[in-house]
Amino acid sequence: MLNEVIFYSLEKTIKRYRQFAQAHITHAGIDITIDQWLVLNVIREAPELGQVEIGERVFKDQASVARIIELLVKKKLIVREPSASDRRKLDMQLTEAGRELMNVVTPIVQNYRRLALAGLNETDVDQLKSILDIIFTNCLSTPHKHETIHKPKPAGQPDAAGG
Amino acid sequence: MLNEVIFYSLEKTIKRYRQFAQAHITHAGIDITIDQWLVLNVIREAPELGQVEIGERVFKDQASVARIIELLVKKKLIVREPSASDRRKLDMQLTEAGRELMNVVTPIVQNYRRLALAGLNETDVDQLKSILDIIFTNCLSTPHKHETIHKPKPAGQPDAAGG
DNA sequence: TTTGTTTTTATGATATATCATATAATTTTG
DNA sequence: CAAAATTATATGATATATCATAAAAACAAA
Repeated sequence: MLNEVIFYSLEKTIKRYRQFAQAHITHAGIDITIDQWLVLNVIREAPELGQVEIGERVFKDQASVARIIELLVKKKLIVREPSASDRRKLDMQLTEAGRELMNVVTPIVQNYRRLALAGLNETDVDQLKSILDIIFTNCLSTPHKHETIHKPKPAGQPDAAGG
Repeated sequence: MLNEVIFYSLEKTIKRYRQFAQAHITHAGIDITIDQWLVLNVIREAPELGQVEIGERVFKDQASVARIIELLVKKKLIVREPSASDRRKLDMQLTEAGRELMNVVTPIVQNYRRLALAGLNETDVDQLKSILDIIFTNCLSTPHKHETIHKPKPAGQPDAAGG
């Protein structure tokens, strides 16, 4: 029954894809995670962005971005220095190692993305995107009262089904 | 061009869907994560399964399942006792609280799944599933030599691009 | 039966996600 | 300008993911 649910297919596919992607990076002897690469890529393209804005581009929250940036600094792929214009910020910049790593990883990423889409034409991908966008939009709404079958317990005894 | 973005759409959609799902559970005043609920559901349907098999059903590895099970025990949603047939195993069983929680959460899950698919007909969902299955299958292969632009470092000094 | 392999669970280390909060700096208000 | 609100980053706590490995039990092979 669970297997029939489309959301299981979604989870299954995205998890497999992540493993596939990471395997290609690791197989090439490169010591970086996909997530780190994503953030590094944004920093390269738009070094002026703050952590919140970086997060918006890679669908991560600010806290996750902060920790990934820390790792990028530890790995000497970027350097940070206090921003002159806003002392809360730290200006970031790819090191030579960071730029070289981008040069190595980018074609690998293009390659495994191509492999993952083998057998699909542009129409397929277009349809996939359309359907995903609909689901995404549906999931923007917040839960309403009338959608709730069981109310939160009113601090009294739990109802018949309550747990 | 779209191809480069489609995986972003996938990530974006699945992350939004997870937040949407968790929001509905939390909004109903229920203190459980989606992942915990998924594992609890499998235990209810097939209490004889081991952690590896549970993981296969919810796309998690054994270590993740082990830790989620620990939390379910701490939350008194399941009980464990040594198995008579195989002393490496622990027989699991939902507590009364666990069964009650399933009764409360199941309709909520059905509801938010329905909401997430609003505006999509059966054909759309079938197409989505077909395309995801193709991507999943593509991602089953392991990286090959000839797909590798840069070889792993031969234990000497890092190459020009290394890092 | 003894030895070696496999299976099952537990756990350490690290990375990421989420929520909440702390701290410092900037901006807005009065 | 001083107080209040906002913004940017850091970090603590908890949950999950992944990889590796340990420990115990079961199983297979000799």
